[in-house]
Amino acid sequence: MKKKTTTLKDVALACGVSSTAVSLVLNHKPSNLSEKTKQLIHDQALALGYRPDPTARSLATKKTNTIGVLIPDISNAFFSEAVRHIQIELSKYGYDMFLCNSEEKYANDLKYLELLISRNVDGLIVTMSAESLTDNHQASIQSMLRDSKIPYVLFDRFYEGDASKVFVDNETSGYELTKHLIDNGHHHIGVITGPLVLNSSRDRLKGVMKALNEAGLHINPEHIVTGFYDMETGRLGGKKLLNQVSAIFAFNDLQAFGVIETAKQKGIRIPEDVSLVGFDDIFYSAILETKLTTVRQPIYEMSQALSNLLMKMVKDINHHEVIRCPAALIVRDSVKNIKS
Amino acid sequence: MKKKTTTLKDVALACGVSSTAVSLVLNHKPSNLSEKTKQLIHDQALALGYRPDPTARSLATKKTNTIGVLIPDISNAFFSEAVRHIQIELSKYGYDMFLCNSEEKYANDLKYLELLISRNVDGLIVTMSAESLTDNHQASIQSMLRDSKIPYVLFDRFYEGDASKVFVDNETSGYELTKHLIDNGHHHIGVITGPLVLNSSRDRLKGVMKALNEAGLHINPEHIVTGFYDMETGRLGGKKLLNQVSAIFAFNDLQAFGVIETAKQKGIRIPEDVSLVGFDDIFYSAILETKLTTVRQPIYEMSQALSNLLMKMVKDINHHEVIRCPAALIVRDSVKNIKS
DNA sequence: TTGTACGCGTTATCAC
DNA sequence: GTGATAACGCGTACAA
Repeated sequence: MKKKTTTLKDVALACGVSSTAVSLVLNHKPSNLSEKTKQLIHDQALALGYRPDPTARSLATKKTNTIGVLIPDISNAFFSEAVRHIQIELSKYGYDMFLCNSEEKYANDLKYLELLISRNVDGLIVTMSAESLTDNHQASIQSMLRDSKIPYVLFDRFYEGDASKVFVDNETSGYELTKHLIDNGHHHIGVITGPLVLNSSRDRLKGVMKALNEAGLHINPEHIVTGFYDMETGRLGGKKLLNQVSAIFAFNDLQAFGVIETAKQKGIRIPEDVSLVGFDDIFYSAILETKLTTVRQPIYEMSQALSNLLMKMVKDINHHEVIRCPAALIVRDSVKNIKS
Repeated sequence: MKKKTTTLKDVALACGVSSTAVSLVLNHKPSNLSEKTKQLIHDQALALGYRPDPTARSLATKKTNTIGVLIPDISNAFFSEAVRHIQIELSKYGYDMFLCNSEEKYANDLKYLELLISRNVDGLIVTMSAESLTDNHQASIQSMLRDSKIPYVLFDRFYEGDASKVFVDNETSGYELTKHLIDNGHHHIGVITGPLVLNSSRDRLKGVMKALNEAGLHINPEHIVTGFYDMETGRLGGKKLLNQVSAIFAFNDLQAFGVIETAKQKGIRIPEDVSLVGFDDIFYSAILETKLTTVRQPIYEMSQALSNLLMKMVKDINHHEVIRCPAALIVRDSVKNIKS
């Protein structure tokens, strides 16, 4: 009833060679052993069911074959989908994933980052909580990451600086969505944003402004309502904006849902009375009564880029890259052409 | 520019004591050192920023402080929510989580289980893919788990046998939901199930039958449509069942959405023309046009039970437990009382 | 009571 | 070219 773990020495003994030889052969390192011996070693290793102990290997190599992933909320569909792809990609490289949730809390970012670093992960994929992107918190996270000497790439949200990052082209998408509204004759546009500490919200807003400027249009500052990326903010935005504008640009689909709910309560129809666009293209947006026009983030491509980039950085600590991914405009039924 | 890792010896040296002493003190093991020395050690450890190397510790203790979590699909809201809570709970015990997705594939179950086991995780939380619960695959997974000698607990889905498991009381919930329908005057009920290899579907069906029997009712076998836990199955079920029955019990909310879509296409109103209940209470069910009556799985409680149980098993390999969690009936607007 | 020495399983260094 | 041997950093039995 003993734990019968076959060790390197066992294989060496069975083959009548040194354990060094076994190690070299099994790791496919250049060695000057006869083909015959090599084969013998492989055979014996297989026969004995030898499995290198990853712990011992880590101790010797200083590599854990593990990537730490820190995100704000795994129950958010965007992140769960991303995590899914990241895990699949990483496993192709032989890496496992430690997953942590910050619950959008700065304190948790700190705690889990600390944990992952002390675990000696080989790399880090980080989406900070909104809290951590605040001026007074940013620096500590940033220095923690830098001081760890562990390669890391920022995902989706980031601070200014030269860190590697992967994110969607929020500005262009914001521009395109707004232009789509304008092209459909909408001159009075309301906007519901997320937290402006997030680059995603800031950049989307930049895109909105750019499109407006190009068309010689202006936005009433009161028609920009700022909040969080949730339904409640959408409800609030709806209350302020409905009956004031001909089209609403919600910075994510969840907010758009809130607008829809409020509109229904007020007896305002979409898109007959007011047009609406969202951002993210989450599952439910496509099965809504009036399907939502929105933007789809290329989650799979981003996850792949993320993993590839990190793997490069693991190999070459000096590698550095900033990847901006284009998103796709998904035109559905929530915008009405009011031209003429 | 060297890697400056403070080691146990460094602390010992700084304190002028043996590394044994430091090890004992820092691990809060009983030792007969003077309080003063203990304090000194703690102070020096802090001052030097000493962090025990988890890898070296693992090699010595044969414990990795890591739990492997294998689930079929992290992008499924039920599982992502569960994973979120599991991670939080485990971190309270000082454990990290390796997360793997089988994508509902037997081959991946095998691959990732192998991986997690070879990683020497201290425990395993497993939700098998539907494929793996098939008669010809079940045994290999089961023996793999058993042979690993690693404590594991099955979550949500399971095979017959005496493994530890945590799952929702599907039969009772199926019974309650059906009784709710019957109490509202529905005698012609249609059912849309998931794969019958899953205990969840089998048990829900049992509950349905029990409620029907008690009421002296019968179900037309043609009114039981079997498929997967997805929208498409709901659409199919809708096509077969609508206009045939007065109420439909979809075995999950996603299927219910499919029914709703089909009903809308056919101009059939819910609940005026047909009543509908689902299962799971996913986020969207509460923001639907007509909010769905369904059952809420106690995800948080289950995740907590899961983690607690596994921790017990890690401490005592002989510990064994089967936990069936009661779910809550969520009555909303999708069932019409047609009595009288 | 304190400290020494060895084991954990692997990789890597260096004499031969 | 090959094979002892020393790390890697921590825990622990055992000797002093």
